[in-house]
Amino acid sequence: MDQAHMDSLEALEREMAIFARRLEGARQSWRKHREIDRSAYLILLALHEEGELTAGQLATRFLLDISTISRQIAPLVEAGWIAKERDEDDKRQLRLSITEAGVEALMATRASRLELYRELVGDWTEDERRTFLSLLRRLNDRIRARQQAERP
Amino acid sequence: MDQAHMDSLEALEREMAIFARRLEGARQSWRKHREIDRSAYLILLALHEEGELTAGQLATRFLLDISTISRQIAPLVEAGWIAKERDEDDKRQLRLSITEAGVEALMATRASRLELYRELVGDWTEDERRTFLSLLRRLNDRIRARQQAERP
DNA sequence: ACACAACTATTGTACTATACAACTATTATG
DNA sequence: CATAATAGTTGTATAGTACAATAGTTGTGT
Repeated sequence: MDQAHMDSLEALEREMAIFARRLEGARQSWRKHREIDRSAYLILLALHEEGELTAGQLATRFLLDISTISRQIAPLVEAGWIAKERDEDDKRQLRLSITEAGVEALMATRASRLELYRELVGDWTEDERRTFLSLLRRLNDRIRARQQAERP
Repeated sequence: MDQAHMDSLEALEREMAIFARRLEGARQSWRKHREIDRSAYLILLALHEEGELTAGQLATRFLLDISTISRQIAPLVEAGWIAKERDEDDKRQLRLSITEAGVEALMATRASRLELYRELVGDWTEDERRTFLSLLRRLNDRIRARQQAERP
């Protein structure tokens, strides 16, 4: 089980398990620094880029149960970062949109996250970052497709 | 905010947020398939490779609170996958070691995880996998160093 | 040698993220 | 129009984590 003799699949499998653990650590420290959490960040980002979305559309986009989205939305509405109105044409649906304050919160968190990534990969070459990014995207897409297939 | 014009840092920052979300999804689906969870996997792996370790050593290794390790260990002892003895020289400490059954459970999970990674990156070129692995390792080490600095 | 400090692990409590199930309100369909 | 489907909310459960309080053990200074 010597690292030098592991094939790339085995090594990757292990490194990913470690990475997953690191990400949970990051979440904890994130919370301590009172930044908005990842789910809020992704929701605000989606609303900022796409405009109005319903809770169901967010759930589909993130492959989350709508009940989870419903709970993630609540504090964002409370904080005044997203506006929540019923759709007039179909009164079951919500029309969620980001507010001015929401955009500000998003930008602040974005800046802080960028700062973090500057610390983590700022000294990589541009080529290394691009390579890693493109492979990570492929992996993300694969995992997404797999999870989508699992929960139809 | 057009993807083609984002610099690599911004794009990476976002892709990582998405990736973190995917990993949580993976954890859920993992649980459904009744595999052992990541923490158990990493603990068994560590004991398998290092031999006897104490709870504190595991906590240090994973940058987790010892109370968390204590709780993660309990079901593994219960399942008969790890043996737990008090150290005779220092009776405060535990001597944790993997059992035969533990090795079997570890190998089964390892095989199943390898299968998953084969699905995810099996069609990448060997070079792509190695490149991704080596960059991921660098990132992991960086994040680890950062987390270590935060909680001394 | 003994009191007190330091250390290792466990247990109590709390919080986040998540899913599933039960429910409400609304819309679509046979 | 009655029933089925859909969107969202709320109740309940579970995992993973941290921090605080505690118990038992070991180390240290006078």
